[in-house]
Amino acid sequence: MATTSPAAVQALPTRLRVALVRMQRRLRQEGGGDLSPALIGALATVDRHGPLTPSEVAERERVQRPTATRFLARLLERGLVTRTADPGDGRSSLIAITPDGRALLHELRDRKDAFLSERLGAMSAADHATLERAVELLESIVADGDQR
Amino acid sequence: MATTSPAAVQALPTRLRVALVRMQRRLRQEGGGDLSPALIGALATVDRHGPLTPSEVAERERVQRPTATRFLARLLERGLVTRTADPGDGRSSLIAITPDGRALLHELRDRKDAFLSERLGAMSAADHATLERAVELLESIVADGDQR
DNA sequence: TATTGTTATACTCTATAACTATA
DNA sequence: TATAGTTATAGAGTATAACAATA
Repeated sequence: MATTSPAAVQALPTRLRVALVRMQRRLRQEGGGDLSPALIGALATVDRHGPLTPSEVAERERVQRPTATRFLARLLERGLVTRTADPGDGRSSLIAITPDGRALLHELRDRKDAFLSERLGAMSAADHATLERAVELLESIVADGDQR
Repeated sequence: MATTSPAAVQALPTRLRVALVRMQRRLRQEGGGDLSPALIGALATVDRHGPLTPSEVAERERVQRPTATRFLARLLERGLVTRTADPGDGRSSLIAITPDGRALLHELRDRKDAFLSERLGAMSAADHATLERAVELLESIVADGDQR
């Protein structure tokens, strides 16, 4: 692995930021199936962390509650999640993924994410490892500084 | 560097996408100074590639022309760029960065990008190198499949 | 007629503030 | 009164379609 010069480190924040913005745009243009990235994220969270209240979805996705409300409304519309009364708290409800939701997620993971999968498929194993690690680093950056 | 299993590679597109969405949110929340990431990108492009027509800004930033129009209007408002008539084409104009614009960009690069710089600063040189390389990979993904 | 740029319109993502129902 | 959730409102980012000016 190449040594990183001080100048490069200094430029990294800006470069990372710009790369992220461009990548997002690109992903939006290519589409990732029928679901927007934000909705995919919310759906994946519901899938991974079992039935969740809307507030818990908001916390995990690190968005405000009204934003979660909106995401959930759309996932519900499409039959990708269900909402049932929370037996312990009449104000709340529990959101769970449906078979359709799970199927869509797996579809995305397996083949539907055509654009990204293709590009990634054309890369070396070393590049995959780099991106894996980069994803971990990004996640740690996001998670850090948010004491919960 | 750890070996990447086939399953991990398969999950990579989704994980990357989700990580990107979360990172973007985080960056937006932290703010990157007074300028949004999209405007920083446009300003950096004008800085790097000299006087550009609005169409050229759109191409380089990979956004549609109306979007570029909007970005430029805001950069102009803030005095970060100037617009002068294009001597060769009466329909067009040339956008150039101002000293204020350049100063703001340097500020961002040097110290203002507090959140990212801090997190990055806490990482090892190896992690920096990983992110450097990841940025390159992302840029290549974005640039790829766009024959210009 | 083709191209550059702008305006009109619309949709997504996201936030804050205000409101409703329940605790 | 405090909390969970929703609704109302607003602003950024972005796109497509329609339009004006110039080539």
